[in-house]
Amino acid sequence: MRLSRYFLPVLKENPSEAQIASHRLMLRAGMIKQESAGIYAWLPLGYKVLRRLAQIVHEEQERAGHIPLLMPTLQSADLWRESGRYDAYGPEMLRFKDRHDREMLYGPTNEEMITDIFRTYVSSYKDLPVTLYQIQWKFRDEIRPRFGVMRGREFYMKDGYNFDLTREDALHAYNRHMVSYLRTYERMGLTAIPMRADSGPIGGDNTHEFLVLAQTGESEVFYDARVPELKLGERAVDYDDREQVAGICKEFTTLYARTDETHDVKVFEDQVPEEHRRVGRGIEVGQIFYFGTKYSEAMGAVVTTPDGRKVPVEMGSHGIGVSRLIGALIEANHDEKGIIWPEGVTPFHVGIVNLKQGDSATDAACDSIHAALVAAGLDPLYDDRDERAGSKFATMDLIGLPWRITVGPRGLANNVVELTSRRTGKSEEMSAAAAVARIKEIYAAL
RNA sequence: CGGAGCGUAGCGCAGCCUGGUAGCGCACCUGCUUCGGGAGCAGGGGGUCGGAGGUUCGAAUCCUCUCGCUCCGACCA
Repeated sequence: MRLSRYFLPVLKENPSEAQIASHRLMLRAGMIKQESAGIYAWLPLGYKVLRRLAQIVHEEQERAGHIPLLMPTLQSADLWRESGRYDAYGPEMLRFKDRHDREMLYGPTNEEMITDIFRTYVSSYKDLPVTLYQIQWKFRDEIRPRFGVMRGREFYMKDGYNFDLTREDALHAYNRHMVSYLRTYERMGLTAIPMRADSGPIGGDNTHEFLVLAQTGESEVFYDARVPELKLGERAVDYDDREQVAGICKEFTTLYARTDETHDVKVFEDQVPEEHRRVGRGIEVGQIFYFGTKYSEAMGAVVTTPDGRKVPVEMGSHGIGVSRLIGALIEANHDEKGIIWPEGVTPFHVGIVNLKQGDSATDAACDSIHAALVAAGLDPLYDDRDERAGSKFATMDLIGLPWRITVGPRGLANNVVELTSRRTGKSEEMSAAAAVARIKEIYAAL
């Protein structure tokens, strides 16, 4: 992509409404524009990251055997009356009437609707297990939205629902979600720690939240310093292997890690050696629940068992806050100059800075680097504007592409360009071909 | 919803207290110079001062109402 043809409205000055780094940087980098309190337009650069995160979530969910579908954002109040949540859910549920005076709502979550879909089509144990998920916009009319997309009213979320015959099956689904989530966050370059949590309005007795450690997190967290060191890494996971999946969950949830909601000072001090005790803040980026038959009983989602009985299905629901993840990613990856994207989620793989636009040699070198990267299946952003070097560097630093290839007449005289890491700031001179090869290598490893 | 603030050009702000026909920086347009870390000079365009009502000869400025946004708190993925 040539920057001169792209739409990237970067701001030189800090918008006054932004209080935290991620919000400020997303506005300055031209990723989002606020349209109402807690409601944002996703500008091209932000939308690119959002789609990238959604893609990773999709890949990891499908890898775990979960099946994507898409439900409407608008729901009928009747469904919610069946579960009893129409009244139980507070004013953060946005309610309205259509022209026929029918009561509607903008979905804050979809347990009722998915249960309705399930009960319409499934009546035999033979069709179980099944886990369905979607990535869709949700709305919660927060009293006080803040921190940009981290605490918006409208948000993009992956929500998945498992339907199983037995509690054991449902707990396997729970474990499968935990592992697939760990893998998802790792691919995004994040360390998200599963912590025992409260179930809140969804209900249920088995639940973990996934927290990304960050100064600006909304929750206080207490954990064993060895937990953030745990990595799934490259190990092969067979999601049908219950023992393996359960083993991984145990590995990640045995050491102490809790939010302030469930924190127990006594247990913390008993279980965690003093030198490993940590208190910090975290951003919640996902939560998994096992809640059994809460909805299936209320809504008549039953299946016939092999011996002819009818039993309500065992369920759980599992969410990843996709839009909020962008805020969490930036909170965890930025410096005073701007964002620093992990390679796994960057909107463009590499930036190309032409230091002397209009100079035939640098123009030609940039064109050929750009073409070579595109031919390799990569997505470079070529700053071909007639701007001064300083301005181009500042823009690249702000939008945070992990790699930058700088092309100027001075280097070209020696047949070299400069490859710079955004994270370390370190530069290396090499031939254009070598720089392209290096970028290919970096992304091939992902 | 309780408390506190803010709405003046695309962005950041001054002007308001003490009414007199709207200003600064950045951005934008033109020209010249400059050109490896957000350039310099010169010229230029752009605002019914959030909206409605009122007071006044005269309102960005004073009064009333209203809408929007931000911050602190309770609430939340």
